[in-house]
Amino acid sequence: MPFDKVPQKIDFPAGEKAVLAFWKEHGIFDKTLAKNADGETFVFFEGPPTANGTPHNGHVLTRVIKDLFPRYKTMRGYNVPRKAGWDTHGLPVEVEVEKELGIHGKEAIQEYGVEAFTEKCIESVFRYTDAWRELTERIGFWVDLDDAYVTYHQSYVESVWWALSRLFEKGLLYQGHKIVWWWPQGGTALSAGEVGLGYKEVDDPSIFVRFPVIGKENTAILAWTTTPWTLPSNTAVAVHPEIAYAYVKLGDETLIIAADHAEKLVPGGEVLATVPGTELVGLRYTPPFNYAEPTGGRAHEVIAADFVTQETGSGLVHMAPAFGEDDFKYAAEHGIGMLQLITSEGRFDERVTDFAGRFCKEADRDIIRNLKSRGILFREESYRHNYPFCWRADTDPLIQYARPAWFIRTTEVTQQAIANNQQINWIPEHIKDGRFGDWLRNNVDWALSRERFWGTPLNIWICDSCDHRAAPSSAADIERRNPDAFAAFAEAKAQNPSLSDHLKVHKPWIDNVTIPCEACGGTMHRVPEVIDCWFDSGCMPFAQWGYPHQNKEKFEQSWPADFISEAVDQTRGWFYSLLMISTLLFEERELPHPFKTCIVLGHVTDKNGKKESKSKGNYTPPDKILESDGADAMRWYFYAANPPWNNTRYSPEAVRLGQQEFLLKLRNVYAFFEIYANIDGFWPTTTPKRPVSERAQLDRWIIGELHMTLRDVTALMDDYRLYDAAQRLIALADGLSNWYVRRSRARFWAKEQSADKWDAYHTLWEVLTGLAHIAAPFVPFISEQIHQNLMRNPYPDAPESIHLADWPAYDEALIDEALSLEMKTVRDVVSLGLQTRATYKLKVRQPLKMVEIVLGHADLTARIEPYAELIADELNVKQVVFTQDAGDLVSYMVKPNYRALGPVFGKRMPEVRKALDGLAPDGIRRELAESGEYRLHLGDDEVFTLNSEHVQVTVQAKEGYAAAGGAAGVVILEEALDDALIAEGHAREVTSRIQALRKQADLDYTDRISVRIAGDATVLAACETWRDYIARETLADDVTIGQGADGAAHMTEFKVDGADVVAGITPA
RNA sequence: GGGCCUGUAGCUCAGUUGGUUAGAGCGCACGCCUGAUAAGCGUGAGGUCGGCAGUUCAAGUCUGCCCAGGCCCA
Repeated sequence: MPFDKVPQKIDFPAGEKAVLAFWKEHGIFDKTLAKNADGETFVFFEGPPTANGTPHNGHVLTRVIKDLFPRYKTMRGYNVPRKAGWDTHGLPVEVEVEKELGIHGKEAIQEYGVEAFTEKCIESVFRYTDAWRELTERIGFWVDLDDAYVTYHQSYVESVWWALSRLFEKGLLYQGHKIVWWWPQGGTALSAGEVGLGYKEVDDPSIFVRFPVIGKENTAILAWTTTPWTLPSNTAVAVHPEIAYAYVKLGDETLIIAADHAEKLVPGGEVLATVPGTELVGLRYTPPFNYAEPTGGRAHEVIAADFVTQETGSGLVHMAPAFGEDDFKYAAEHGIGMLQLITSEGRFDERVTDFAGRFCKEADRDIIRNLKSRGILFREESYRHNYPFCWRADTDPLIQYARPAWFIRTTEVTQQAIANNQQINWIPEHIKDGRFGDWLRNNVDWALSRERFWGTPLNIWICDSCDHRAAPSSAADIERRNPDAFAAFAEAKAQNPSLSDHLKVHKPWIDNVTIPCEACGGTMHRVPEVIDCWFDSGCMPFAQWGYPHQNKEKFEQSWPADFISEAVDQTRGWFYSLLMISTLLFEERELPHPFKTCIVLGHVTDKNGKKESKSKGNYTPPDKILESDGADAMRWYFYAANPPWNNTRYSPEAVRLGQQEFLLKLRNVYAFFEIYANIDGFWPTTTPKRPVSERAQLDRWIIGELHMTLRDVTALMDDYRLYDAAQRLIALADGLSNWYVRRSRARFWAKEQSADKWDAYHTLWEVLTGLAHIAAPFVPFISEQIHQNLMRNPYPDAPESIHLADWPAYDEALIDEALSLEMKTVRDVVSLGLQTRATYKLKVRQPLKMVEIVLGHADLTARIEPYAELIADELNVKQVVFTQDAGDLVSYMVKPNYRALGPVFGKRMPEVRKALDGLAPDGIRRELAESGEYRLHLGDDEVFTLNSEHVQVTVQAKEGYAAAGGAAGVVILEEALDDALIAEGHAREVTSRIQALRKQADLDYTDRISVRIAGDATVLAACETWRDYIARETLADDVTIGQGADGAAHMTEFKVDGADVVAGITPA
C-alpha cells in the first residue's frame, strides 16, 4: 500500500488546483466552521472591499493576512465565522458610472434620472465581483462570500439609520458649514482624488490691497490675495504670530507689512518700527468692500494664524472664511464671522450690486480696476501656481466653497475614543500613539453629509412649517409615523417587479417619503443629503447583522472583533470609523471595542519601492503569479519576505526566491521521502517503530527541532508575530533538508532493513507530517497535499483535511536544548572542515586519515565527542581527535566580554582593555581552565578576579596547516595520504561516475545492472579492492574489471588522478 | 508645510535592555557534493549601518538637526 507518487515535474499551481477541487467537493471550509461551532468564538471582521475595480497585489496581501489567523485559530479549536462584505456606496462608484454614461455633474445626473442612475451604480459595484471571487478562492482565502453583507441592502441601511438615530437623540448631529472643492458649473463637490486629477499651472493675479487701520491716521495694512473675487467677502486678516512686521512710511501714508518684504514691496520707504505679529492681533480695519455684514461672529480685525508664510505675498493674508479651508478654520477658532456673496453657481449674488450675476473668477479684472480707481490697490503682480480645474471639464475652475453640512459632534467623545484606543493591540505598536493616536488627539467633528446620490440617505426629516426634526431608525419606524410612506414605491414595484427592494431606502424613492410632524401636524421632508460612506463601513460590526432590528444574539456573539487587518491607509478610514462609531454608540461596554487587535499592513510596491499603478504598468497582476508559481508561493512571500507592516517590494522574481527558501525545500524532502519509503515499503502503521528516546541522535535532534519550532510558532502566532513565525518555519525546513536528510541518506540507502533505517523513516514521516500541520495556515495547499498523501493514506481515520486537524501540542519531553546546541556546534565544526578541504583542494571524495578538532569552548568537548562518527562521515576522514593542546597548530586570543565587564569597570574599561591586551592569552586560558578564574592586576595594587564570563578565550588556526578556525573552534586536517586512502578515493570516484551514468541512462532507482570497468591499472587495482563497495552502491549484480567496457549499454570515459578510465553499465 | 514609517553588502532583509570583530538569503566568482538532480554544500569578493553633531568607558542601537523614499493630512 504505497504512498502516492509525487510528480517529478514541479508544478505548484497544478497541485493547488487539485487541492481546491478537493476542498470544494468535500465542503472542507464548511466543515471547519461546523467542527468548532460550539467552541469559543474568535471574532474576525472583514473590512469590506469596494468591488468596482479588479483586485490587485495589495488586496492579495490583505487577504492572505486575514486568512492566516482564522485558519490558525480554527486549528486551535476556535469557532471562527468569516462573513464577507462589500462596500457599495460612495463617490468613486458615482464617478465610475458618470464616466461610463459620459455625463457629469448634479444636473446631468438629474436629467438622466436618479433612479436609473442608482441602478447603474448597483450594476457597477458588482461588475467585478466574479474577479474578486475567483481571486479569493484561488489564494485560499476562506471567507463566506455567499453570506456577505452589502452596504446598500435595506437591512444594512436600517442599521446605519439606527446608529444615526441614536446620535440624533443624543444631540450629537448638527448642521454647520464645510469647505469643499466646488465645481460651480456642475453644482457639485469633488473628492480629493478628483481634485488631484485636475491641477493645471495658471497665472492668477497677486494683489496687495490697503486695508486702512481704524484709529491710526493714514495707516493701512497691506493685505495680500490671489483671489480678488473673494475680497467682497473679507472678514479678517491673518498674520503669523512670530513673524516680524514693519510700519513703513512712504510719503503721507504708513503701511504695515512683513519686515523682510519692506524693501522689496515698498522701495524707498522708511521703517518706523518693527513689531512681532502678535502685536498686530486685534487691530481693526475698514474692509475694501461693504456690500453686506458678516454673520456669525466679529469681523474685520487682525487674527493670528500659523499657516501664514513670508515666502509669498506681504505676510498679511486676506481672509474670506466662506472660500478657504484655512480661512474657515481659523475664523471659527477666533470667533470671526463669515460672508458668502457667491452663489452655488459661482456668481456674485444680488447684494454685490457692482458685480451681481458675474462669474466669480471672471470678475477679477473688474474688481482690481475698481480697487485701483478707489486708490485702495497698492500693487498688482501675476502669480504662477497650480490650481485645480474640473477633471471632466478642464476649463472650469474649481473654487473652495462653504456648503451647509451635517456633522457628528465626535469631539464630545474624544477622551473616550482615546481611552478606547489605548486598550487596542496595534501591530505595529507605534500606530497606537503615532499615526492613529495623533489623529484622535486632533479629532475634529465628523463632516457626515455628502451632496450626492448614491449613498445611505441621511435619515433626518424636517418639518416644513415648524422646523421640528426627527430621525426615524428604520423603514418600520417611518411606516409607524406614516403608514402610506412607501406606497409610491410599492406601486412602482407592482409595475416593475424587477425593481430591487433595497432601493426603497435609497434616493430617489426615499426623498418622496414624508411623515407628519409630531409637533405641529405639518409635513416633514427628508434632508437631501446622503452620508459619508466611511460611516457605512464603520457600522459593519452591527449593520452586517441588521442589528438591532434583527439578529441581536448574533451581534452579541460576534462583538467585539478579536482581530482585524487592513493597510495603513485605513487609519483615518475604516479603523477610525469603526472605533469612533463604537465609542459613540456603545459607551457602557468594556474597552476596547469594536476590535481588540489590528494588524496595520504596509503597501505593496514595485521592486523599486514605487507605488504600483495601472498607468505605469509597473506590476505583475496577481493571476500571472498564481498561474506560474501558485498561491502558496504568493502567500509565503507576503508572510516571510518582510514584516508585513513595512512596505513590501513585490516582483515575480522575489516570489520565486521566497519559494526556493521554503516551499521548494519542503517539497524536495517530501518527494525524497516518497521515493525511498515506497522503495523500502515503509508504512507508518506496520513498519516496526521504536520510541524516540531509543532512536539515533540525529532523529532525536530533528524531532526536538520540530517541537521547538512548534512551541515557538505557537507563541509567536498567539502574539500575531507572523513574520517571526515564518522565519522559524524556514529554519526548520532548512535543518530538515540540509542536515537531517543529508546526514541520513546512507541510512535510507542501507541495504539491510535495520531498526535504525526504520527509525529514520518514522522520524522523517513524523517531522514531515508535523511540519505540514504547522505550515498549514501559511501554505494551505502543499500542507494539504502532504497530509492527504502521508497521513490520510496510512490513517484513513485521520482528519479529512489538514485544516480540520487540531493544532499539535508540542511535547516538552521531546525537546532537548542541549542536543540542539551540540548539533549546532557539530554543524559549525563540519562547516570548518569543509572550508579547510576547499581551501587546500582536498576533495571530499578523497578519504583522509584524521581530523583534529580544537573546540572554542573546551567544556563542550565531552559533549561533542559522541558525534565523532557523524563528523568523520561528513568530512570523509578515518579518525576524529578532539584536543585542547594542539601545540603549534593553533594560537589563542583573549576577547573581553564587554557586556559582563561593563557593569564592573564602567569608565575604567580602556584600562582593562589595555591590561588584557598586554597579557599572554595562553596564560589566561590555562589559569581559567585550571582554577576557573584569573586575577587581573590594574595599576599598582588593584586586583580583580575575572571568570570565564568576563573574558572569552578563542582559538585560531596558525598559518601553514590545512586548518580553518571560527567561532566553534579550529579544525585541522591531516593532509598525508597513503596508498589505501588513495585507492578508496579512486573507488569512490568510479562509483560516482557509474551513479551519474545510471541517472543519465534514466534507470529506475532500483534497477539492477552489470558493470564493466577498464583503463588505468592503479585505478583498476583500487576497484578490485573495493569491488563489493562498488557493487553495493551501484546496485551491480556483477562487476567486471579490466576486461574492457565494450558491449555495455551505456559507457562513460573519464579521468581519475589524470589517468584514463572507462566504465560501462548494462541493465540486468 | 505637518504627522507617522522606512533608510544596514549589488538586491531583499535580520540585528536582543547600548557591549566594541554587524549577520542571512539571493546575485556574482571559484570550488565541491550528488540516485532529492530545474535541487544541495562550501569559500571568496562586497559595508564610512543615509549624513552631521551630541550623550557614553562603549552607538547600527539613545538624543538633536539635516537628506532621501513611502503613507496620511494640509
